[in-house]
Parts: sequence; structure tokens; C-alpha cells
Amino acid sequence: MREDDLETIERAQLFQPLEPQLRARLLQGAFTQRLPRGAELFQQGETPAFLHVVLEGRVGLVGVAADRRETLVEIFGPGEVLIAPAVVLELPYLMSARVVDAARLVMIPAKPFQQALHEEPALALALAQMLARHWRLLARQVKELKLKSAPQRLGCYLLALTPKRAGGAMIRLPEDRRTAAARLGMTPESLSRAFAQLRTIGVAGSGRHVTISDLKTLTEFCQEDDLR
Amino acid sequence: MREDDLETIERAQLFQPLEPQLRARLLQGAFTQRLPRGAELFQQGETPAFLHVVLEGRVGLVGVAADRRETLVEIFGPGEVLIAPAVVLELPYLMSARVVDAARLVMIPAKPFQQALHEEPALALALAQMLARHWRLLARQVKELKLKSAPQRLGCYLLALTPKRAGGAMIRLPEDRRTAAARLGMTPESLSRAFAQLRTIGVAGSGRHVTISDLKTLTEFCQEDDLR
DNA sequence: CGGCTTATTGACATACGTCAACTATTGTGG
DNA sequence: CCACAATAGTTGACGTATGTCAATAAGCCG
Repeated sequence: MREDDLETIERAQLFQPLEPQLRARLLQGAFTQRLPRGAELFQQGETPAFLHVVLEGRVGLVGVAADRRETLVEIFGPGEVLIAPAVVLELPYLMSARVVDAARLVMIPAKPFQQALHEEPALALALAQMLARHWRLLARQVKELKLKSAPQRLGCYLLALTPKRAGGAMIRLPEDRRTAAARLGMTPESLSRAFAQLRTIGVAGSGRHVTISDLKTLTEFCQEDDLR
Repeated sequence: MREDDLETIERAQLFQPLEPQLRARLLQGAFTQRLPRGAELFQQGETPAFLHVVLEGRVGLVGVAADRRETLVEIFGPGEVLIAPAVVLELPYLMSARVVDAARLVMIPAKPFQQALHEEPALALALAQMLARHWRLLARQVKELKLKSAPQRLGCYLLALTPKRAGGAMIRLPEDRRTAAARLGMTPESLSRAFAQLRTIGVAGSGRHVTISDLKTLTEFCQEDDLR
């Protein structure tokens, strides 16, 4: 494992609160893997063999229906852990994981990890906190899907990409538009139209580049509760 | 606290793996509360003061948009813990909690609970497992919202109410139809029409009583991956 | 430059929400 | 126990948001 890999892992919210020697113990038997866009790390229905930590690139969680239709549920980047719930519960994955941007990952064997979970209080606590954060990501998404229109969801997505809450902003989208559309639960066509609609309230975009003239106006349009 | 309350708490998945003396310690300073249908336990945006455990009745998690429109995200019954993520992270609730069926709850003060989380490995582990299960509930819901039609979501909901996977079934709905509709992300009118559509594949319902002539057929209609 | 993918736009289909009327069910007071 | 009100559920007519399909335009790369 490379030097800067360890740094990334240290920054990962799951590992950051741990003692260095515990981190080292977890990484016993772990290895890294480099995967191109489109690669599948695991498939929905499989039983976890590893806990995956993203070092570089981005990985999407893809839900698959019985008729093979798919949806992109969440995207995780460097420092994030992939679907800990399945690993913790030793249950089949509810989703597949597919590389969105060429990625490097740490694969931590599941069994020793589960073992450590029972023996290392700090790990269990850090994991609980990570799961709590991940729960909130999904909770927010369910609320958006059920309460907001496509243009509003796009607005929320743009707002999430800037730390500021007032004034203007310039953003670089972290993914191409078809990927963003999938993540937002709409077709690329609908995303295009959603952008067209936001243009009327000062959102200008071309390619991955987006400028927002007034964040306040957009926040209002999106009916955003600004709970982080 | 009543005798049978303790039994309910013992059955709660969060507390079941704990030593009796640890359970007792957590319940120091806890008290029970009885609330009628419609009561709000807490509101979205508030910072958690208690960890809530449902003893009796049912409590819904309600997401609220800035324009006051609401959606019912999940319903929890006896033995379930209400929104542990906010308590764990000491962050504002992302949703409100509203009593759906007259309920009795244990209110465990948040601070001592957070304290215990750092001191009691068994608690942190049990919590991680509970959060993992709750994450899967939401993950499944996101998949359904993004991949399935209203009648298919209704079908999944009905299937979730029976442990069987083949043959026929008779079900009693745990909530009235307007509540079920809200949970499923549709209007009562759409729920009615969804039932009408399922009638063509052998689902007969009247009031809270539903009979399914063939679970296989329904499972297929719903495009259900039968991952539990 | 030509050929690829990706984004946009338009025409149209459809699922679902909305509003209103009607019916069934439940609960309540005489 | 009935009468009636209140509530919950159903059905129909209609509007709107979003998906689908097809054509076009715009980037990107060999």
C-alpha cells in the first residue's frame, strides 16, 4: 500500500478517530485495487467479502430491479466507505457498486473487520457515526424524491455543491450530465429541461460549468430546509 | 416504568444484545410517555434531547419541506428506536416524528446515552447494527421510488406484510389507506387506483382486509428482488 | 476533418396529482 | 337503535410533470 493511500484512509471518517495501531490492524490482509469507469465492485444480491474504501475516483451505488432497469442511488468519493450495512449485518447487498470515475480502492476482508467490530469499541463507535451520516444522506434523498419536482431536486443538488448560502456562485459539476440525471432520479432530457427552467432564476450552465447569480433565490425556489 | 415495558425494551433490537445491568444503566433517568394519534414527538430542525423507543403503537417519520408540504417517510412500531442518527451525531433532526397509532414511548435522555455510547462497546455495536438495518430500509425505499410505479410499490408493500413467498395470503393492513398512501408516496386516490389495478392480478381488498390469490404473480408484477 | 458520444429540443404518451362528486363507513347523541 | 354527521374511500374528468422517441446540435478525439 502506498504512502498517500494511508493518508487518504486516515482522512476517511470511519478511520480517522481510530488509534494508528488499530488502523494498522484493520489493514492487515487488505489490499488496493485500481478499476476503470464502468467496473463493478460487487453486485446486488452478493454477500460481502470485503469492506471497500474509496481512495481515489468515485463509485456509484446502483439499484437494480428484477427487469434489469437500474437507478443510481448515491455516489461516494475518496475517504468514503462503500456499503458498510451489508458487511456489518452479513447480509446480501441491496445494491451494486459501479465505478463512475476511474477509482482506486482498499479492500478490507470482511471477516476480520466484523471480528474487530466486536473487539474494538472505537471502531464500533466510529462505524455507528458513519452509518448515522449515511442514513441522513438517504433520508434527505427520500424527502427530495417525494416532495420536490425535478427542477427543485436539481437546485438542491447545485446548492449542495457550494458551501455558501448567499450571493452568487460558480460550480464545477463533479459528474457528467447523464450521471447527474440518474443520481437525481430523472432522464437526461428532463435534466436538460430542469436546467432550462432554472435559467429563468439566474442559473446559467454549459457543460460541467454552472453559475448561480443568487443563491438565496435558488434556495427559495428549491424549498430547501437548510439542515445539514 | 411498568413490568411489560421492560420486556418490550428487552425485545428492542438495540437493547436485546446488552447486558441487563447496562440496559438498566441506560434507563436511568428515562421515563415513559403516552401520546395520542397526531401528537408530535419532535420537529424537524430541533436538536435531539431524547432517544425515543416505541413501546406500543406506531410513530411516523414525517419530512417537511419549506412550504410546509409533508411526506411520511417511514413508520416504526414497538421495539423500534426513532431517529438515532440525529442523537448519535448531535445534529438537528431531518424529520419530525408524529404518532400514527396512539403510542407509549420510552424517552431516554440524549446526553447520558451519548456518554454510554463512548463507554460501552456492546452499545456501540448494537447501535451500529440497528443503524445498518435502518439504512437498508431507506435504501430499499429509494430504489422503489425511483424504479417502480405506484401499483408496483403497493404490491411491494403488501408483499412485505407476509412472510410467505408462494401460494395465497390474507393480510390485515397495519394502517388506514390514507396513511399507507402517504408512506408509499402517492395520494389516496392513486392508492385506490393502484388497488383497482392489482385486482386484475388477483389482489382483492376491502378496508384493511386484503387477500392475495397468488404471491408469485404479485412478486413478478412488482419486479421484486426478494432481498431481505 | 469525420465519426463518435453527449446534450438539447420538439412532439407525443402516460402516470400521477387535483378537484369535485358520490358512496361507504364509522362514530355519536337523542 | 336509529338518525345523522363526520370521516374515509372511490370514481370520473381533467391538468401537469415527466418519460419516450426521434431529430438535431454540440463537443471531443482519433
